[in-house]
Amino acid sequence: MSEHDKFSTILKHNHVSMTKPRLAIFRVLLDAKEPLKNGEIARLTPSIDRASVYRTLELFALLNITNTVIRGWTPLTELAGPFRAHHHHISCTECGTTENIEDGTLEDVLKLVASKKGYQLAEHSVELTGLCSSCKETSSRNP
Amino acid sequence: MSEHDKFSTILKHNHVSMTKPRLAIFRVLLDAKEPLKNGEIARLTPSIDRASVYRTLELFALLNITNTVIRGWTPLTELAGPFRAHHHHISCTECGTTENIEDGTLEDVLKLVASKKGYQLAEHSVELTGLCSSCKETSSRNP
DNA sequence: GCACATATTGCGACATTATCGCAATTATAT
DNA sequence: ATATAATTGCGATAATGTCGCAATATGTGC
Repeated sequence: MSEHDKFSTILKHNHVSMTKPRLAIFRVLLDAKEPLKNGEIARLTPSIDRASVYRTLELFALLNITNTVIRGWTPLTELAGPFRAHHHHISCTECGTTENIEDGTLEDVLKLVASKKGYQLAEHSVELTGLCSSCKETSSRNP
Repeated sequence: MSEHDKFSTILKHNHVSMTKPRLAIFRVLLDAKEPLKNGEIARLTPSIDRASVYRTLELFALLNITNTVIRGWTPLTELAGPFRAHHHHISCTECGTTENIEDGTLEDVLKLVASKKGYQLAEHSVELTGLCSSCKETSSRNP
């Protein structure tokens, strides 16, 4: 089942129609390798009115088509789980480098934590910050 | 060591000065039981110029005095780890209820994951969404 | 394929949030 | 107490997000 089909299935299932603007915005998200700021998404779809872009983004979030991640200071939007391999981030407090985390254990723990609270896990966002190894060395040399 | 002292220590350590506005904003964050929108913080400190509030919040984020969490759609700011018991959130995709998660295992796993990547963990944010138990029942009754 | 009921869009106006340069002020170190 | 450098407030402006409503596109039943 293609990403596109998953998308249209979700819309149909929720009784909302598949329109050109929605598809265009979905495509932008699909093409993006990185999470995007809402403003950037609007800029990448100049033919679509800003108000519609925001309404669409709000809808996508509601339907769990997208989820929002924090990178440092700004909130970013990316396609959610079913549409892309989900990975988490860790960034260095010193140099700002950001790396992906792929860790099956982590996913399992999250599922467990959710079910302990009686929840059936849908989405999850994990953002870590810390001192990366090279900065750790540097700072121990120049204390 | 009081919260206030921790705060001034961090500032001193980073060669930035302790000023009235910064202290006021810190106090607002300290009093807040819940994470706040940046705009609310500005509203709670009317004597301080908006621009300064934003500059301060940016500084706080940079120094890891605060961290940013996503609640649904909006980014919220709260004091970071050293200043308050850190807890994570899980919210229901259906009814929007948000609960705190306190789970020692989770913290341990995060520390482990970070160190696997060579990082020394500083801050972490975990936001989960899922179907809560009562909504699960409701939806299975009305499919 | 057509017409209809309804969801969705675009538009324009507006509210809120965020950023910038610069002069005035305030904090720290001496 | 004074000098120096950091920080603030101010004013202007950009960017972001929201609202109501008329125009338009969408999915459904015929």
